[in-house]
Amino acid sequence: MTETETTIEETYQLDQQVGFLLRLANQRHAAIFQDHAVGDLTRTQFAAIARLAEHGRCSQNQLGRYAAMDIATIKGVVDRLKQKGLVGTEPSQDDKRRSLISLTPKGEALVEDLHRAGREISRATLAPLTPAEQRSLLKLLGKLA
Amino acid sequence: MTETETTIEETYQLDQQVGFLLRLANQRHAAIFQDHAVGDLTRTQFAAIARLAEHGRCSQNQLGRYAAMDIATIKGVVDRLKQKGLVGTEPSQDDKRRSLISLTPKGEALVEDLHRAGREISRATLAPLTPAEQRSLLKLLGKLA
DNA sequence: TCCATAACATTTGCATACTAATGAATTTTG
DNA sequence: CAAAATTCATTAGTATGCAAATGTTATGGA
Repeated sequence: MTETETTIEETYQLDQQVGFLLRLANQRHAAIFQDHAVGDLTRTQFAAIARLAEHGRCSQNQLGRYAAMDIATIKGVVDRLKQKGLVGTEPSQDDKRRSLISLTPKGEALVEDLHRAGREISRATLAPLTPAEQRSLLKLLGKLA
Repeated sequence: MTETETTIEETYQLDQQVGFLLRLANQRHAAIFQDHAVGDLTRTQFAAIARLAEHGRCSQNQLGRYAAMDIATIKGVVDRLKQKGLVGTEPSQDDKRRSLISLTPKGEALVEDLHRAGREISRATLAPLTPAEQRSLLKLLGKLA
């Protein structure tokens, strides 16, 4: 290895760090999401609704886990979805600590649109890659988790 | 394609969406960053300092661009770094609109540690992947941006 | 049966992250 | 040369994102 190669290898480059690249990818995804937003839902609200559609009624704590959100975060997301009339909450019958969350009819009505938009958002996000690269990226990201 | 395959293909799965996977990867990176934090810097503060070390003194607007941050966001990050005594600001001589940001000696003193930690954080983040997969992931993420 | 531990949700506090509006300063255009 | 357009930074507002503390409830062990 020549001195030049050593120097290049040792120079810290933020642009090449996985964290920085993840951030850029995330920002681009956010922008694309904005272009295809259904209603005026945010990315996290979208994820919460998608999980409720998939799992049905569940506790707030469970929903947070399904949607990869901290318990304080999911509290806020559920509050805002309640304000939008898209989810409802009720106390659990067999565990007074629990709050059960479910989609309202209004929320249910959005699900198909959200799925359609979700597919389009993913398609647009991955557009710079070939199909093989797209599969590879999803696989590698999945392996990181 | 059989009906089963069609059904699986058409069922919307949040787990397989690139946005969701990016979120998970980001969260994991955040947790690893926390384990290796230098001082009590956050990921965005780290990025800002790394960019200042790389580019030298620049305007706040420019620093935001270098670090992939919104102008309102970089304002807050610079404020907090000033509070920590790691950066200083001065008005530009030739453009009164501009504020020039640079590292203080205290900030400079951190840079080597930050680079070392940065490498370790990236290494740990990519650890689940083989070296070839790591290169592939970085390349694909770079292609998405 | 009672106490310690754990679970669930809420609250507080701090740090982003971004849009939009605003004012000051600079640049461009007629 | 003056007005229009653009740039830079600040501010306000909203939405996360997470750690830590807190109170209530449930569970497990002695």
